[in-house]
Amino acid sequence: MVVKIDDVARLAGVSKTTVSRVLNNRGYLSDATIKKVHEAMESLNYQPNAVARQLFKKETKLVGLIFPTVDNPFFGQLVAALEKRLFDAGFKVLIGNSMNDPKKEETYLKELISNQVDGLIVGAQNRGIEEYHNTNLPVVAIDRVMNEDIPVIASDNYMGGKLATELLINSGAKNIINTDGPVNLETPAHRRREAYEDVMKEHRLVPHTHIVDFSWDIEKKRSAVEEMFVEYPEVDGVFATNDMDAALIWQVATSLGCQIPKDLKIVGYDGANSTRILLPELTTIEQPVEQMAKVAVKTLVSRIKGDRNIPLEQIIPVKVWNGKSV
Amino acid sequence: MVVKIDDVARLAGVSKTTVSRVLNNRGYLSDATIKKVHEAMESLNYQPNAVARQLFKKETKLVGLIFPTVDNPFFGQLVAALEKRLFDAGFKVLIGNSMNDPKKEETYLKELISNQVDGLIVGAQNRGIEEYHNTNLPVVAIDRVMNEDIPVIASDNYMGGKLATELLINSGAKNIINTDGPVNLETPAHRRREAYEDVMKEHRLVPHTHIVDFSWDIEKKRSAVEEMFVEYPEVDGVFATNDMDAALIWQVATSLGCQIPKDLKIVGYDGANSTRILLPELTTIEQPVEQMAKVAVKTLVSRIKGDRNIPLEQIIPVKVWNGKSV
DNA sequence: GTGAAAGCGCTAACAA
DNA sequence: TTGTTAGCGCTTTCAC
Repeated sequence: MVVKIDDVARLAGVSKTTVSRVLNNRGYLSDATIKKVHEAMESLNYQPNAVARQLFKKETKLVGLIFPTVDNPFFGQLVAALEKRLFDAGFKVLIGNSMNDPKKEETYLKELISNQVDGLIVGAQNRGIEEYHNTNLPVVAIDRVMNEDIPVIASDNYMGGKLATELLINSGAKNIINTDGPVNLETPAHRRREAYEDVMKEHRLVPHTHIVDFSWDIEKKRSAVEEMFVEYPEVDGVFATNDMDAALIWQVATSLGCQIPKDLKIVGYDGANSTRILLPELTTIEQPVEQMAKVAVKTLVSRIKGDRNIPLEQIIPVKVWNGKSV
Repeated sequence: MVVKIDDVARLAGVSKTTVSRVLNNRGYLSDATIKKVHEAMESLNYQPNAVARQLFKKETKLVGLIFPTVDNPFFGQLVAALEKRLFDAGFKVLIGNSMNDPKKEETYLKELISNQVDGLIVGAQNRGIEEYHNTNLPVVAIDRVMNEDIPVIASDNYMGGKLATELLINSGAKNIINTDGPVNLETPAHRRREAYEDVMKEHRLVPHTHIVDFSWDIEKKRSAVEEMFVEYPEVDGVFATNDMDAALIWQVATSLGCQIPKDLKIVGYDGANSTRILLPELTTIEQPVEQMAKVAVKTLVSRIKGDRNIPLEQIIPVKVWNGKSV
């Protein structure tokens, strides 16, 4: 049998109210009582039932995280960073990998709400899910536009796109392709592409975007990349919207006899921890993951505390990771 | 105000028992009632409170995952795979990144128990935490020995170590170093080293293990690797106990003017999805992550259902990923 | 300083 | 086929 507050009370010879008081240390308690109760808890190895407490308090100290998948260097690092900050702030993490499946995202959303999470941090791909609106649950979005009153934390995507494109142009590339997901997703990440197009035009170069969807499996992505080289044989520079795509492009290019960076220059985006260890040669735009996590958690916690005076958009500067691919 | 079962009952003109019945569809219900209740739920946008249900049922449909960190290709993929299988089995995931901190692991363990998780899947580094023993909570360990009655799922570490070492020897390496974490951790992963030592001795070669602790930060690891090359200047082969270490060794070797695989042959371990995309040239032993996740979840679910007839050790075969580093 | 009692939102005997 | 009632383990008001 699991030991509960009554058992402790009985053993300590007090009422359960008193045990609850020492548990939460509030109200007047004599030192003797406190000691007795602590001893009883020790000897019974008592662990309070958080669920019962949650039901009463209407507060779970649980935060839901909805992201595409932690099987990705960027999201893995981001989720780890969020988890760390949330832990320090006293929250546990319920995770939902949406796998870019709107159905799964919606299910998760409903279940997390049903589980009474105190807040949500969302970086999944799919907008337009009704539940995000029909709730006054505190929500923070990372690099996603959810709706008008949900605060967004993002890296400086425009600056990142600009830096990447300039890096390519300055190293002599002229026929530069950008890879990106489909535009129908309204994400701040598309500002990378906007910047790319602006910079290209500034330099009187023609921008081309080739679609590589984040949710495709590896083989589908690989053929999209192969297609890209067929469609644009004159390509001498690529700005990939994430490092996994960049790595794939690198591989395909190499298999086609291209030398990097002599024949083809590549700049990626994300610069996650494990990417920088596994493929440090890739020049990339490093997202400030730790900083984003810090700001996201801070923002969410303020919202949970009832602060209504929260900036709707917080943009965090990026920096360049100098590899050897430009 | 949040809508609860009473509100639905009132609107539908029935008792809350009836609403509860249609919610869980059990017992006899007339079609008319079912319809009325569903309509009331719809129009009020009712979401049942899972916490209240959990308190009553003493079942949360929550599983805790305790792993070092999802900011790592292997653990990221493993956690994603576990989450997927658990979701399909009707469980949500509470995550705890122990960061190899025994204190944090213990705190998580206590809080997950307090949150009444139905089960635990553990792949953290630290054994000897008392709570794992003082509980009859269903627990499954991945690649870790917890205690005598906790089932362990592991890849075939011995075979992996054997394959790796043979790969190096067959490609002509003679002075082969193995990197591993400290031995004081009693993990099945050390069988990789045992196999390495056995195979080396079989070939009348001298085994040497160089310690690279998983929990060190990247700079500390890097200097450990640099030290390795100083200590063993004649090294011509390395069997690294994980791919991140292998990548680091590759980098340091290259910076020292070594050519891979001509001057130095490297075999890693793990072969996670993102590693194979970012660094496909690395020859490595691929852990059957999906399979391990599948078996782990299946085992946990049987335990949760009360099955006591569970194999204590389940070993899953590995395979070689042929890169270009041997 | 401490305890009795009510109630958080739900489910399940038991009755009807 | 449906409703009444008790209770899951905890916290908190109110009384003493």
